[in-house]
Amino acid sequence: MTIKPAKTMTLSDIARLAGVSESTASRALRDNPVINAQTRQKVQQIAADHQFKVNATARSLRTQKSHTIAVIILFDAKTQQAITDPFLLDILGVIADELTRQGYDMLLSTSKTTDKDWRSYYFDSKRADGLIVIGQGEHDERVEQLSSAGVPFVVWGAATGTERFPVIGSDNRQGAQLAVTHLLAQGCKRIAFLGDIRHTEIEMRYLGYQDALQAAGIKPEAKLQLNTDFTAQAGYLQTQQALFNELATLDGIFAASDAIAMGAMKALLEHNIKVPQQLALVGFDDIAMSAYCTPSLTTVKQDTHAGGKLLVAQLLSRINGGKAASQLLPVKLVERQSSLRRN
Amino acid sequence: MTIKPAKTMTLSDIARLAGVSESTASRALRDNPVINAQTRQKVQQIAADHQFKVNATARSLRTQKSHTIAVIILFDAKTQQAITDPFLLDILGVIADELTRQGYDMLLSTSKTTDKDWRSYYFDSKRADGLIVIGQGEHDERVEQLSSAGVPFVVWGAATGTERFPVIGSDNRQGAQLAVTHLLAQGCKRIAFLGDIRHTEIEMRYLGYQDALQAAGIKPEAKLQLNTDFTAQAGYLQTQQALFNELATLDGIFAASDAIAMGAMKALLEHNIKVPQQLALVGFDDIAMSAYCTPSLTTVKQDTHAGGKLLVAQLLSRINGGKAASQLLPVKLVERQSSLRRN
DNA sequence: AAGCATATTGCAATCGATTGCAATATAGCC
DNA sequence: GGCTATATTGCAATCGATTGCAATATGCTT
Repeated sequence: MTIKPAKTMTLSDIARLAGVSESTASRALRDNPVINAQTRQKVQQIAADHQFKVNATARSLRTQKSHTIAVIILFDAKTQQAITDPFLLDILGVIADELTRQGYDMLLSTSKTTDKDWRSYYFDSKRADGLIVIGQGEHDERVEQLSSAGVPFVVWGAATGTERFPVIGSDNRQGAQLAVTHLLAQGCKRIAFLGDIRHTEIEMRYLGYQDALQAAGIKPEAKLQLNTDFTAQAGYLQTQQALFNELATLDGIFAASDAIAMGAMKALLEHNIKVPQQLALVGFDDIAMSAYCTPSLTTVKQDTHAGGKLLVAQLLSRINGGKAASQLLPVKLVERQSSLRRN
Repeated sequence: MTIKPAKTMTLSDIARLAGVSESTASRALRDNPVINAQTRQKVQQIAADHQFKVNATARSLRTQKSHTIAVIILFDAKTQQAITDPFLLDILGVIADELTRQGYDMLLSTSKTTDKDWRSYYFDSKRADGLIVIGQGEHDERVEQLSSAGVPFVVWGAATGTERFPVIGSDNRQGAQLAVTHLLAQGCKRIAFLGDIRHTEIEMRYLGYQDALQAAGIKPEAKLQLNTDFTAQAGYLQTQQALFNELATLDGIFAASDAIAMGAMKALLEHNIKVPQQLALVGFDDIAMSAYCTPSLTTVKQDTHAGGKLLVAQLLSRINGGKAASQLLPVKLVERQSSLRRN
């Protein structure tokens, strides 16, 4: 009875080589103390010598656990924000690495093409033990269904404290307040808000914008809030538009993302508006490029590292019988050239 | 005999509801013509009514196919290029969507944390049917091992025509030639190359740089090739350095990526060097931000859409018994402000 | 040596879908 | 009706790892 050379080794082969049963080999590989230490060591050594890996599908079928987490990037169908925003690549990398460290595989898909029924596709068919949704879009029905189904999932988005499912995200309101307070401190009197408030995250940022203005005794003007998609192009076009309207007295812009801010900056520079002397600009995200555009962009930094780790921790806690709670992450204003006027 | 309400439905439940055996239900669900059309329709309707999904782990175990493709982002351990480069997010999205359309799930991991033995981890343990590696790094041993193992995989990188495994990537040499020829046409006489030629992709770009110079009767100077990591920061620092050295007579820069180019641009502008009048600049990638920095960046556009689809098509061909071949994708020069001098 | 408590191991069943092959049903022809 | 060819269906085995529980081994005490 030789090992079949062209076939992948199974636990059965390892057991035979070790002179034990498959059940003992299985327990030994998993370091189960029920098995004698010597036997454990022997089986583990043989497995290592043969670079043996347990058949993951067989294990999953038996244990009813896939040890896989699905990550879905939630598309705003109208724009391509989710897929082009460098911020997302950061957080995705952290999640992938953290899941690997915790012994999980990560499935990735976008809401653009994935099956409509996430519960059925991922949970009922045992593809994943849990779900991480990146983004909230405009109150997506699919996320609501997950909540109703009671399956384990967490969302990266705007934690408002009112959701019926765990949302983890930066303190958008606080970040916006910091940004606008900073612009006011630089002497700005009339500040526009570029961002689509139909998204909860952006809505929170707008609240923070209003908070800062009101704290300074300034009444927020509705006409200064300009719905802007999440692209540099949208920022560029919207700023062009604003410069042609009665908004010509603007001296500050708070953009809801760095991409929007960069587009806005381009439009300003094309009109020979000196940034920040004539018009100061702040973005949100602190993407890698923000430090390297000219002028460098003042922005609100989100801690993607902490965010990614927390998403994973909360989800695994939930999967392992614990709780998963919404949580707000602190933000930080990063001051750069685009807003720093001479004092 | 009622359906257990708290348990996920199995094929067995569907079969009972349809009044057929599990084997017939299975074949009917898969639309096997061996089963009578009426029976097929009946089973499929019942399954749809119950939003039934086959247990993927059971199916995988029986069929020996996971219908899952693993994508590994290959890190250059020294830099964070792979994970921060917006170009990669583009291609990742295309791969994810295309795999979903072909009925496959996509696993994502980074070479930073994933198991060292990809054959064993992904193939032997039946986690994936195939592998897509994004990036080649510096002749990674893990990729060589995959090749020796004869498992199905494809690589996004620099197709040189000499590899023993399928590599798909843009025509780097041609792209660089286009870029440098353009700079020469703008009147540049002395052009630096910013990029790390220890990476095959960048090496090919350097060859194209040399091709263009030689075609113009200019002898390439080794000192004008400056190894630069894939970050805007590295581009910035390296350009600062170059400006302090005997390279002060530079009038052109070809950067091996847009990120590097943007960092270089920042350094130039900080030294009040007018771009492109005094020094013209071209990057590579055409990331979303390239059109929106100031001045907008001339760059070589890689077709990430075609690339992603081709990676998937070639890999699935291989998995289904066909062949997977290396292929070069065409590139295109996108002329913008950073290199266009007045004529 | 016998009895008891504990350690160690192995048998057999299970997970849920799929598929080879035999059994049965159906249709058509003589 | 009998025979043949084809269509349809179901039984039983399989995939490979895990685990409950019974069987066996070991160690200690009397």
